[in-house]
Amino acid sequence: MIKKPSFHEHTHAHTGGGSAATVDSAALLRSLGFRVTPGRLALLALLEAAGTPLSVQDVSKKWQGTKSPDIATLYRSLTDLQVAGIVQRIDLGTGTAHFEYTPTRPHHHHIICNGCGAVEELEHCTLVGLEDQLLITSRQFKSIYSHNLEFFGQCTRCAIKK
Amino acid sequence: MIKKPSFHEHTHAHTGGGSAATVDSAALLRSLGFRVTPGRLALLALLEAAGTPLSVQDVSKKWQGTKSPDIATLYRSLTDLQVAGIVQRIDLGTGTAHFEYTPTRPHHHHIICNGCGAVEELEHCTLVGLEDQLLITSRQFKSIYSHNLEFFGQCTRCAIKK
DNA sequence: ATAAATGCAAAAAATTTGCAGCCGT
DNA sequence: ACGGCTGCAAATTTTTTGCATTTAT
Repeated sequence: MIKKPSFHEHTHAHTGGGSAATVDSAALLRSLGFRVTPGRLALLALLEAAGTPLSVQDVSKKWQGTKSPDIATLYRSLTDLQVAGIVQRIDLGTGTAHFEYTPTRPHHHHIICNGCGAVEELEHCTLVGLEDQLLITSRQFKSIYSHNLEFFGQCTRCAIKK
Repeated sequence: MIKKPSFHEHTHAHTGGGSAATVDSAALLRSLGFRVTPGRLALLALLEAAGTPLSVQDVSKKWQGTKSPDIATLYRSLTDLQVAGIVQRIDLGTGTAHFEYTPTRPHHHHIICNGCGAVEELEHCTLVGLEDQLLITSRQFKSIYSHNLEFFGQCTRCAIKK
C-alpha cells in the first residue's frame, strides 16, 4: 500500500543559502526524485500558504490562477508526497484525510474544536522521548517511524456561544 | 459536529458488584439512555472480544450466530456509542474508521505496523498532564475533551521479512 | 526518448440518508 | 402506544484505478 520512493543520487537539497523562511520546493522535489511540475509547485505553495491541514476538496476549492488539477491527480500527488515524507496526513476527526506541508516548521500537532472545527497548531512535540520508552516495553515493535496526535476540545468562541 | 450525549438521571451503572472483569453492557446502555437490543449487546460483545479496533467491515465479517446487522445500522450504532463515549473511534491510518470498546481497560493508545497493519495496544496514556499544560499556552482553547494518539512503526515480524 | 505526471472517465470503497416496519420500554 | 432501532434501497462522498496524452528530464 505504501511504497518508499526510490531516492536519487542528488543531494538532499535545502538550498544552502536559505532565502528567507521560504523553502525551495523545486529543489526539494528534485532531491526526492520527483519531477518539478507547475502543478506540484502550486500545490505545495497552496498548502504552505494555507497554514492549516487541507482536504483534497479544500485544495481544489482554494486553487487559484489556473484551473485546479483533477481530484485524482491531487490524491496521487499528496499520497506520493506524504510517502516521501514532505507532506503529513492528518486526521482531524472529520472522516476525510487532511494534508499539511510544513517544510520549515518543526514537527507538531493540533487541537481541533468539536464545535466549529477550528484547528490550532501546537508548539513542537514532546513525544520523541516517549517513543523510545514505548519501544522498551513493546512486545511486537522495535522501531517507530512516526505518530499522530490530535487533541479535541472546545474553542473559546464556541464556548461563549453555548 | 460531535455533540455530547444528554445524560439521563439514571445512575452511571457499572454493576456495583462487579461480576468478573466483564461489564454489564445492558446496564451501561440503559444508563446512557440507549435501548438494550440484541444487536447492540452483540456488537459490544464482539468489539470487546476482538481486543483490537475494528472497522465496520471487520465487524460485519466477524459477526457470528445471527446474520450481521446492516452496514447502515452498524454505522449508526457505532457513531451513537462513540458520541456517548463508550466507544472510541481510532484512526489507524488506513483511511477507514475503526472502533474500540474498552469498558474495563483504561484509556490508552496504539502502535500500528506500517508493513502488515498489526496493532499493539499500549499501556495507559501519560498525556493527561500534557493537556493541562497545552491549555495554558493555547490561544483559542480553554478545554480539551479527548485526544487521539497513534504510533506507526515496524513490527518485529515485518522487520525480519525485509 | 523515456518515464513520470496529468486529465478524464469509470469504478470501488466508505459513509449517510429516507422511509417503512419492528421492538424495547 | 410511543419513540427509538433496524433493514433495505438509494444517494453521497471519498478515494482509487485504467488508459491515453502531455510534459519534465
